[in-house]
Amino acid sequence: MTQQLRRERDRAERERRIVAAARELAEAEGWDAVTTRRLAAKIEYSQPVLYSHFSGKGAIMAAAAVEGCAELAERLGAAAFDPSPLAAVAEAYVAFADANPALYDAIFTLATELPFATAEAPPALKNAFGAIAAAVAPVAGGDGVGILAETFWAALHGLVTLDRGRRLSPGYRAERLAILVARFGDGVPGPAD
Amino acid sequence: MTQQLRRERDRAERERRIVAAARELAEAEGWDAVTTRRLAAKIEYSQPVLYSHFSGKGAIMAAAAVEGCAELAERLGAAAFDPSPLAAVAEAYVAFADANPALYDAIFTLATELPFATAEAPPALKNAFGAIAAAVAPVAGGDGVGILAETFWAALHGLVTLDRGRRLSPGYRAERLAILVARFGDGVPGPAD
DNA sequence: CAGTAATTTCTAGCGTCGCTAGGATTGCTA
DNA sequence: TAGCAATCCTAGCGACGCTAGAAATTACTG
Repeated sequence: MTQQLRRERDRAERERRIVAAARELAEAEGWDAVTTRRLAAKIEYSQPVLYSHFSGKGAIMAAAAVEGCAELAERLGAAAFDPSPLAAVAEAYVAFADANPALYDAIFTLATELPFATAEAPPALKNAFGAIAAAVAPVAGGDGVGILAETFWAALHGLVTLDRGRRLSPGYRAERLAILVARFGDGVPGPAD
Repeated sequence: MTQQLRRERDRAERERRIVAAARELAEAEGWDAVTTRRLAAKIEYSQPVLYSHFSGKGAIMAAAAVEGCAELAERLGAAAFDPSPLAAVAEAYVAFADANPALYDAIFTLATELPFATAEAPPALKNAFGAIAAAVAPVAGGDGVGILAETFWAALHGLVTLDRGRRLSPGYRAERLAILVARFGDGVPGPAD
């Protein structure tokens, strides 16, 4: 009985270690370096063990992405209570992407298996989106909050991805972010209090 | 003599066919389906021939991306003369991405070998960016046109990529685009003094 | 026209990838 | 302690990007 429990606990622990190893490796050398063989070596098991936990490499990346969603939601949720929520959320967003580039890619670029704007979307992801929605709500004007939040989020995502791909002129990240926040309504001194 | 010229012309033609085959295959089945073996079969030559034209698969994708830049620049340049250049450029941009999804990915997501915001950036790419800059110039206000253009471009890019990855609620593409254009154009009063 | 040199192209293969089948090993039950 | 499950590993499959060296083709010479 208790042995059965111990086995299940050990299995769960090993599953955690797989995802952690994938994240470490991805953050250190990029997702291309995350191979099933290297993952297996890192957790000190053989390759097929991975497939007793996940359906494949894609599922491991998706699991890492879900973890990332939760962490991103945490940061955004905290920022949403800032006096200037739009600017705070924007900064928290790019800071997260900057600190966890591989994880960010796993969430938004790779991990096509991950359901997003559907009923089966991970709760963590909905929380992250809710934080953005809360931040844009005060400046919604006549626009729907949900659609506006998606638009603002997409703009942030574009800045992050193009910047990382060296598609934008270096050294102007803060300026671009300030422009975006200003155009969407916050940051300009005015509606406060 | 002329034979030498003919050989060079044939070689150039074959190179064009390689890139065309890559684009066709990518647009039909995605870039993952573009393998060197399938490319070789499509142009009816053996695999190593590809490497006498390009340094590798990445270079072939980069060549396709440069072609795509030129076509994108053409569409954006035409839209920049519209009475409402901001909206016209935005629509032309998403229309291009919608009509050539694989090519769009080659330009902006893959093709990391492609130099962008540097001196060696392809002229076609600079033209495309110039069209965006021209479109945002009238609504620049106190912002620098170049930085503003990058920000607007990034926002468009974010909408395109998140939408394609099913990260956004379906059926609201036009609304999101309208919001973006409004916030960047009408939302801010005229040129600052 | 024949023979050789140079170029082009192909066959075959290397190492690695994600993934899986089937046998060996372990631990539990009786 | 014998039998049975669950667990795990060795070995291998097909496909990938890419490359070395042989074969075939072309071009140039005597």
